[in-house]
Amino acid sequence: MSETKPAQPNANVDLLDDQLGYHLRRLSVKVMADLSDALEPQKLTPADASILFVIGANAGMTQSEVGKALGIFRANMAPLVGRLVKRGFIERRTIDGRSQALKLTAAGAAACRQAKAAVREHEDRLFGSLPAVAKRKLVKEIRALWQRDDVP
Amino acid sequence: MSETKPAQPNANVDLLDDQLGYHLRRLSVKVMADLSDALEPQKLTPADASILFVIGANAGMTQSEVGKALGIFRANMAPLVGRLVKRGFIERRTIDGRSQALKLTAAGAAACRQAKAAVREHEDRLFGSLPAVAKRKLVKEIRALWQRDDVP
DNA sequence: TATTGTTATACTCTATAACTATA
DNA sequence: TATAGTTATAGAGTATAACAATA
Repeated sequence: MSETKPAQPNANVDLLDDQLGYHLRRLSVKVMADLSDALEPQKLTPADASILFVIGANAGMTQSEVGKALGIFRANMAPLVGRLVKRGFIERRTIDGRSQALKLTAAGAAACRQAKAAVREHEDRLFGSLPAVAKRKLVKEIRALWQRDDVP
Repeated sequence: MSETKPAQPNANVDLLDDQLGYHLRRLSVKVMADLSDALEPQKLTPADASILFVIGANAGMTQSEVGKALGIFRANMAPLVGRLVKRGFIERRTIDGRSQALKLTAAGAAACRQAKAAVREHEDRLFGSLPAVAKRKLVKEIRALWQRDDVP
């Protein structure tokens, strides 16, 4: 038997309903699922796409720097970047014996552009109903909450 | 070598910085990590705790109903509930040949109370700096975004 | 036929430890 | 000693398919 998506809540989730963390999680899951679908035609995961975006905007960054910018551990960057190199989207240039600068190839730049279009469409599909001002305010609030370093 | 948490972004993440979905994801990851730590003393995962909360507030719900309320697939509920039954936190009562009503045992109710205290403390640690009014507004906005059913 | 619970399986993402080699 | 990249490994969460038992 196949199964449809878990339905809307029709039950009392008690204390959870007042929890910002709970609702952030539920929304984030929905957003990531839609984003995965949006990138599926390109066979890119959300992590793949975010790496292309960062390298595209910062040619010459090292793998570690890209990981830091995105909150991805060094150990997890290795296979992600490795796949993108193997697919011909990223080129490595040796800086010194241990560091390598990353940049997009022509194919990578094209994939990056296409992914950006898909992401914009996805973002608009999910959040297009929000007035631009309200969305910018939300972005600012959410960003401030995760970028604070006073709470680990 | 051990490794510390990926640092704050100091690089241009380009289009990502305007994306609500990106910031929701970053914040959600941070929140879930802190919540996991908060529940670790009880050896409960966030999913475990959410199940205890829902059953605690809705004694007699079936496993499927709990899953629907939380957005957890039936197939994934089985091992989650199974573990909580094995630990003596949940009791099953047969409704008919295929459904079973769930309720908390005394130990489960105690664990639920303790988890609620941990969750409140965690939520306050992360979001306590927000004025109550602002937090309620955020909760309302985020909840509305994921509960909409006009966009899959 | 549809529903409940289950098992098996797969993939993404996050995370830690440990290794190599370079600096 | 510290850093960059890598490998191996683990765990949580999400997801699909398929099965048995039951309604």
